[in-house]
Amino acid sequence: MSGSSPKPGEGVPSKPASRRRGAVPAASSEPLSGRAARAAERRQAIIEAALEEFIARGFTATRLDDVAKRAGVAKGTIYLHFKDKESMFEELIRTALVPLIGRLHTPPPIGGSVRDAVEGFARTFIQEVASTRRGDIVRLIVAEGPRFPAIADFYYREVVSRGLAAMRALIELGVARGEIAQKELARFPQILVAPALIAVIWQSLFSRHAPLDATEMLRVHLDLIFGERRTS
Amino acid sequence: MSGSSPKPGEGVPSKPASRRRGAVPAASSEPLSGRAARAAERRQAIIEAALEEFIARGFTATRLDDVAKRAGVAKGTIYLHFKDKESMFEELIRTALVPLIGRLHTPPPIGGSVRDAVEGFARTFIQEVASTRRGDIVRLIVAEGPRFPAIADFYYREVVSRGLAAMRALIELGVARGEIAQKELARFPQILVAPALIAVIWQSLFSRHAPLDATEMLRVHLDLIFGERRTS
DNA sequence: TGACAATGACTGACCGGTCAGTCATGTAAA
DNA sequence: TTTACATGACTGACCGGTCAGTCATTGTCA
Repeated sequence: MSGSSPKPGEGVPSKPASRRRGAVPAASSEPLSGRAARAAERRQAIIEAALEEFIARGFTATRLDDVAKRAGVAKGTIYLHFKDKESMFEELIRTALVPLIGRLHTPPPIGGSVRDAVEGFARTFIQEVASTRRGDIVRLIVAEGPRFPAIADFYYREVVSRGLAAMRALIELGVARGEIAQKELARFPQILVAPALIAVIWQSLFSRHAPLDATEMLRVHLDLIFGERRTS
Repeated sequence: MSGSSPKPGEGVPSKPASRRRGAVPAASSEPLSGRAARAAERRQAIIEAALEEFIARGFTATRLDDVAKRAGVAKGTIYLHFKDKESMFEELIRTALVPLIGRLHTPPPIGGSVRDAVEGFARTFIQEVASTRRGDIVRLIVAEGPRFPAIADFYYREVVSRGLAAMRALIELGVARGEIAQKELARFPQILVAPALIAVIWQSLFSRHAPLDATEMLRVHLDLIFGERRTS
């Protein structure tokens, strides 16, 4: 091969180990003294660095030396926070998914039209997932899932099944209210979600060949399900 | 982690180096003598073994020792057929995609209704991709694509762009004939294909949690696009 | 046809680089 | 000082890639 995979120590090393040991606690927010606090800071740095590396290289190809360097930490420090590479990976994914899971609990969808509710979901999704690093996590799960059944299980339980259940409820409501014509859609909420997933995958694989306007695509898709919108 | 990834030397070792050197050419078809023919046979064995391993483990985690063992061949033999691991991977994917690409050329879709044409596509897809090892290849591309731009490019050029173009043409025809109400669909043929892709991914990640009837899902999706079918 | 030589597919022990994980040593907070 | 945290040199297993040697097959000549 010639111009393939990104090189090891690239990307922003985040903090090249700035603010060395003996720094003053400083004014208020940033440095933060107290052992526990500092430790938590480091742990966070490690998590972010590791996620970055895992996304860029996948599990096996990621070197903990690189993670350490990017986090501005010695390799040994990683092992103060995680048992080993594998459990670090699993814990990482779990952590990264928590906010997503939070979202799935929040709005018991009533009030306006079902379409508005779904549109809200879609907008949130694009903002929070498709255009964030979180989208890459989804791709990472697709990539490593088969080798990490524990991850796949967790993802299914916490995200997929909940998400689909929510969508199914929404669809049934839409059918009941006459907003959705196709009754059978409730049997396959996946159809409702599919384009969103595609958008994420497209983003990381083909966006440089042919950029995809996810927002527009999702709008067209909703028009397909709910019928054309009256007002443009 | 505990019960994860499959073990190295599993699966059928194909031929544990059976039919040793001095065997007779046998009756007619199977063994096949002649140096070139034997070599081709081995190459094929290597390709199949490698594909299997790559699918199960991903690029980096795959050991060429295992590929060799599975193919019933010495490791050195691999290097008689491929320059190195990377080019082997690329060549493999390309090879595996050829039949798929062939499909995309074949039927310039006319004759019956557009829906029938699309349904044909869907059926073919389920038979040839979703339920075959070929589906795993798609997942493999999603997984390794970012690290192998050459693969992603190839896949986009040879499969994605052609496939989408074909779908777009079909959609436009459908719109012109009044089979498809939603005119904007032609702008995003991805929507038409999305559930199929989801089915493939679902298959390899979640099928053991919740099996998915891909055929039914695709039917519902087509009903959504073309309107409910008259006769059941 | 039989004997011998040339060929090159195939082998697998080996080498060298890489990287997950360890631990003796250093440092600063308590 | 004591204690808990942090470091990074180090170890050893692992794996991609090599290559000298083997031997069935093919070609050649008598």
